[in-house]
Amino acid sequence: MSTPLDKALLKRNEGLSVNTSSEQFGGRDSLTRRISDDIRRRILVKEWAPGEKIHSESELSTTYKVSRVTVRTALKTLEYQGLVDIRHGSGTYVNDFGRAIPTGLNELRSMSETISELGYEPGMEYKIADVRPATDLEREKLQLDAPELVLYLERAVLADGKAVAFSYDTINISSLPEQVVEEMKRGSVFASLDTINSRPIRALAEVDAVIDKNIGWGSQRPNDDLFLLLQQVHYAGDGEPLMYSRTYFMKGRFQFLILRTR
Amino acid sequence: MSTPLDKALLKRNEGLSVNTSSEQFGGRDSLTRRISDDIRRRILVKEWAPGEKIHSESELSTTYKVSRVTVRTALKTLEYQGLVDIRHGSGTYVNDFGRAIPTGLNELRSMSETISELGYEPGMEYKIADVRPATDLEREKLQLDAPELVLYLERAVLADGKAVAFSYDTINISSLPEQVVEEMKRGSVFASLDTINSRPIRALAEVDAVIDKNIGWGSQRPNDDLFLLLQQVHYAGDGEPLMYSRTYFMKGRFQFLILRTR
DNA sequence: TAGTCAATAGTTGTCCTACAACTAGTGGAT
DNA sequence: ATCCACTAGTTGTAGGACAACTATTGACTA
Repeated sequence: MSTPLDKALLKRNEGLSVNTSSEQFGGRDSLTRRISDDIRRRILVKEWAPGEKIHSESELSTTYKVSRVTVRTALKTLEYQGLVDIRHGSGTYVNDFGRAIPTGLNELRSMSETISELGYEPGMEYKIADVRPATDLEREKLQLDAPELVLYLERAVLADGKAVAFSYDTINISSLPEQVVEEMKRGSVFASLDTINSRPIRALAEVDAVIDKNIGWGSQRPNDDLFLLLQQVHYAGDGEPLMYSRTYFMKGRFQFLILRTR
Repeated sequence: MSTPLDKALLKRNEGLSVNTSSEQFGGRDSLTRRISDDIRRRILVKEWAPGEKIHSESELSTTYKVSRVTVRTALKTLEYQGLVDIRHGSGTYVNDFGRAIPTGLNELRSMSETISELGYEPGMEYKIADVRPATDLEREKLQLDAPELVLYLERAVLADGKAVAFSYDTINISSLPEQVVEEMKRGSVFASLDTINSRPIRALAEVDAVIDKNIGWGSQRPNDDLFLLLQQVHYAGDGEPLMYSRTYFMKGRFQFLILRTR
């Protein structure tokens, strides 16, 4: 399965966590991607303090045993994500984002991943997990012709046991093995999709403010019926719609921080 | 003022709009930045149709008379912004974003710029434009010690004459010439800041849903008091806070589309 | 002493060339 | 009609070189 270069690189870089992370994801990620992910990880575990200058591109390129081009591209990615600031002639500095990490809506991450990066313990509370025929709206969003079956989930998203959002998800199961569907009724949707190598690689999302008294449940539900709605459709690598998802965030429980740059 | 290389590049690339745009902004932008801006422009004016493959990196590098590295970096930027999809071994394709351009909250653009890119005629309707002492909140956000004077603006943001948002802005004028302040009371804040070379280069923004019956005015104001709030502080290159800004978007008038990728 | 300025080492930006890895199509063999 | 090797074209990575910029040092000057 592996190509010659892959093997060579794995050999050259053995012992570095870049590969571990790649293998962990069953990874066919590019080298740049792996380096970028690893430096991101090192920043988030505070290997460098905010405001501090990280290693130079040359230094990183020798320690990672990759070319400077690769390191530069990786750093550019992190700069775009708002994690670092690259200054011509000076160096690359870790940005100072108080306690909160810029959520980076542009990067496709699962809620659990994001919550975990923010330093909380992620969790999910299932209310509904049913296989049922798709509604008209769902058929349109998921580009289904016939009235096919979909997996419908209603869940509360937890951070350290506290509900921060309510999530309504519809998953296109037309090309999924039954066992995977059963898995999704309990565990992480993204993880399940990953096992059969059809992890979503992009999503078209829309942000909106809504008042809706039919959303949410339980005692933690806001009584002004006010939510920040993130509505999105996830797509697989071949462009196939995988999931139509509406996440209703409760005010004050989750901070949508965005670092905007020129 | 210009360095030798700048002159050489200007000479080599003369006739290309990359320089025009740079000069227009009094530009000290990097070469990559100029190329990226120009390709972005060409995509937005539909030089290539959505889904279509644009010129190869080699081809672009020869027409722009820059190295392939520079073109690659520029294209990477556009990929982050969600405008193109770069496929290994195949080419770079223009993404298909219906009528709406992914607003790209990560890129720092003025409202007028964004509206203009979306194909509407931008406008501003002034309600208040006053110089007055800063409030406690404003002093905190703008990191002002003494009770200094600030420029306070209340405006309606227009697209094709229709109000899409209400904007409440506080500008730090402690280091601005009086004439520039006068300009801002009527024209674009960003353009005025640009004339004295202190254009903001980054902003820390927070998105939230709010109900507030004190926001907005006029007949177009929503009667459910519901807004999507974009609250942000703009910073200059030296880290100095320039402006504290709250923009209240009206539901349905402005689409916050985000293309999320892995 | 305080301030200015030239020199310098270190870092990012751009260039060039070369090759690896991948994609999509072509055309022949079965 | 199907499969498969081949090929041309494209993006990904490598390595070395120099330009441009930054921050610091230290000599010089007022």
